Amino acid sequence: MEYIEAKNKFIQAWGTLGSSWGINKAMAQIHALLLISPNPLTTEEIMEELKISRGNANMNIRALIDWGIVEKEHRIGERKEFFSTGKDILELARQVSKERRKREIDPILKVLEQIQDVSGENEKLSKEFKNVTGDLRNFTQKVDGVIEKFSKSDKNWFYKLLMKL
Amino acid sequence: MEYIEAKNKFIQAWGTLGSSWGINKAMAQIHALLLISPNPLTTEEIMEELKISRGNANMNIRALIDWGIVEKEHRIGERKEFFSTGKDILELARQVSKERRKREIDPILKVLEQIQDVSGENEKLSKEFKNVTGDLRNFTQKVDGVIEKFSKSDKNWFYKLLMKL
DNA sequence: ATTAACTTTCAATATTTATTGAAAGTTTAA
DNA sequence: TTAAACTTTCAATAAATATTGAAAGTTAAT
Repeated sequence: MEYIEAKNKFIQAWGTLGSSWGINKAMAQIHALLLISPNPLTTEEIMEELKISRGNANMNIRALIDWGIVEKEHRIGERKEFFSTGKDILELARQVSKERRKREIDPILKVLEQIQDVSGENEKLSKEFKNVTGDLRNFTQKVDGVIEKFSKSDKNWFYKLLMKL
Repeated sequence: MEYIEAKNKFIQAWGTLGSSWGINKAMAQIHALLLISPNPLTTEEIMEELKISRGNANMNIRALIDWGIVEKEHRIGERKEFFSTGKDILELARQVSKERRKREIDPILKVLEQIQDVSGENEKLSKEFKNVTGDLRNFTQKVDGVIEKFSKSDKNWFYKLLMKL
């Protein structure tokens, strides 16, 4: 397969995967592009390569920086900013899971805790409700623990875990 | 907190969580409702409770059945179908991860394999490309293995894993 | 075979989310 | 300090996604 074709296929696929995981297409595609690029790219180059507008490129680059998976680089004598992403996939996975934990697991745990002390005239309903939300909270906390461990771990932790399985 | 309030809060929160995980709001809310309901519900009851249309309810109930996390029940002498979902959270997590593995991990692995034999005049680009996509494939396969093991495992597997950590 | 009770479908519509591009803001070399 | 080179913002617009509801389809008791 030709390089250009392979590259486009990859960017495309990564974008699609991103979409079904709550990462928007442009963001996932910018990330894909930076992943396979051997050198840092400017906003201009990213716009050009992905055929997206300046605003779109800018916003999503900033989002990726926010997520801690893209870094900017200044070069002396150059006004432009150059962007790159780490090529260590495990590190990337750690950053992403850390981010999602904060944004998604924390809020749902908060709700599950809030609703734990439900009271109602209907005994059966209240009991069922407490059972289910309690289980859910328990499970979520456990998963949360694993993700936290993963996102804070040294590089080998996950591989060691995989080896055990 | 009153039962009604707690229930609505839960359905709401579960819907929001679903949205950021590629499960649409109605689908997640129907699931939440069935989770906390002590008895199976009809389409009618679901529509009423969540204030959604017949078509919407029907389509999402079918999707949940497709995903293997909701079951229908016929009752003799009754024309209506009753729906329920298992209350075992771990089992639910297994079903969901199985489904997503099939729908999302398989396709991306396929692409990563396809593009592995890239050829191009530019040595540096091709090499970087192969490195990154190769790593990605490797990592994805490992994660895939874990998810598969999880989704096929007996109930205790995951708890045992958690205990180890 | 009929029909009432239900389920499914799908084109129209509404809602949500992403994208654009032009204007405003900022930085830095001279 | 200026002004060219760049970055950021955001209201308008487009695109994607979800929802409705009415009509068509199906089923099962009589």
